[in-house]
Amino acid sequence: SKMVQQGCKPDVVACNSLVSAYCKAGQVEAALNLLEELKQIATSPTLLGHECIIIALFKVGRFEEALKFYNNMPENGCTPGVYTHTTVINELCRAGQLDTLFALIFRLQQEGFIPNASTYVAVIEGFVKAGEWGKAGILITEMSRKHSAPGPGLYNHLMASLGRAGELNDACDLFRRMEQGGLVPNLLMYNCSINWLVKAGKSVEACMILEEMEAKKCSPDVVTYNSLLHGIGKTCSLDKVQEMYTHMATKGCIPDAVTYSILLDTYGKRGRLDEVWGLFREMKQKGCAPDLYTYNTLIKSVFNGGPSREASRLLKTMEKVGCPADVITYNILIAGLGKRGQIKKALNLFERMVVKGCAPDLITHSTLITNLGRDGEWMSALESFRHLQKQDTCNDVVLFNSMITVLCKEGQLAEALHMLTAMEEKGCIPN
RNA sequence: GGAGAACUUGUUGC
Repeated sequence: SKMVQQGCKPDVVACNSLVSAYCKAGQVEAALNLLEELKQIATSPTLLGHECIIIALFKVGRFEEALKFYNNMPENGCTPGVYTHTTVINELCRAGQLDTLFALIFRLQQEGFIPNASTYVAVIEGFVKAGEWGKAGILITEMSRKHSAPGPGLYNHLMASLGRAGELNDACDLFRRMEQGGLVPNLLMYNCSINWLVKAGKSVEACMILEEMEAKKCSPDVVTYNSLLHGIGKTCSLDKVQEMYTHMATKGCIPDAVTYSILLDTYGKRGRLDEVWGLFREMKQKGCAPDLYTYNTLIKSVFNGGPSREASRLLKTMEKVGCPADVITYNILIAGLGKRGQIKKALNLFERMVVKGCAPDLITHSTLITNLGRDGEWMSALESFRHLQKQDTCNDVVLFNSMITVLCKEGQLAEALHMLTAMEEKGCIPN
């Protein structure tokens, strides 16, 4: 506004940047309005601006609008490019809307669209997700003919997405196929593989990969060990955690802040506060600086198992060392206070966080709703929920779930059922 | 010189 007032007309880049900023902040509505306004007072945002809006619409789950916007682009004087198509393909794939995805791919083929390597990756990912191995294989071949051979990047991307989807058998297939194709797995790929196994709760198998790495002379790094420690901590005894921690040291791998956060979390979740404080001391002794993750993890552990003054003390330390509390810190404390039944205190803290300029997020709001429910305040909970619903950002399963749980506990079944319908209408899929 | 997608490890809500 200042620019326009002073007669300095924003150019295309400025306009696109502004649209991008609103999109990144999750304010799609504002971004859409901006599109019109900019056309009047400055320059119409171009391709980049439009792409930002598509991504933002997808991110908040407004698929139909995103697609409509994408399809209407030519009429709005903005022809989609490779980047745009690839984005849409990626998003459709992520959303599991495979029918729409394949229809789009078919249409693009008809129109003679020329994909780039990233497009291939996205499309292959779609086929892989649909279990269409044959088509995926054909595309991999086609891609290697038209572009460079599928490098570790492509395989890694595909395996990561399979792993994320929990399709471990397919991911292993792909891994084998890659090795048969003569590609030697590198550290990054091993780390990725360990990571999907860990995410799937298979830490024993993950440890087998470590053995394979050691056998093949591919040295694990701190990321490898961190993933393993995380996995072992989730599924095995603390002895096994200790064993891996020692193993890592014997191999000369220096633990970093991530390592310590993982350890603090695992020991904290099991209520082993002595070990938690011991590890925290050790890390500082060894000259490893705690970061936000470390402090947050520590605060959570300490707050769950001990008096609240320890947590307040940590909060002050954080400020002192230049690592001030963030949303997650406040979320941890608000949830912790709620669990102790100190709902009023939690609300005060919420106010303090806002005053301090820390913007609450979805998790803050669902925590507050759950907290209000603990006090039987379902009306206030519903009120804040309705307030939130005016924004795009309310499209979150857990937020709906929290509200529904509160309503059900208070016997407000009609409202709860209404909520279920509302979320479906919003395109938020109940879990 | 400034804006855009997917791409390995840790913390928070039902």
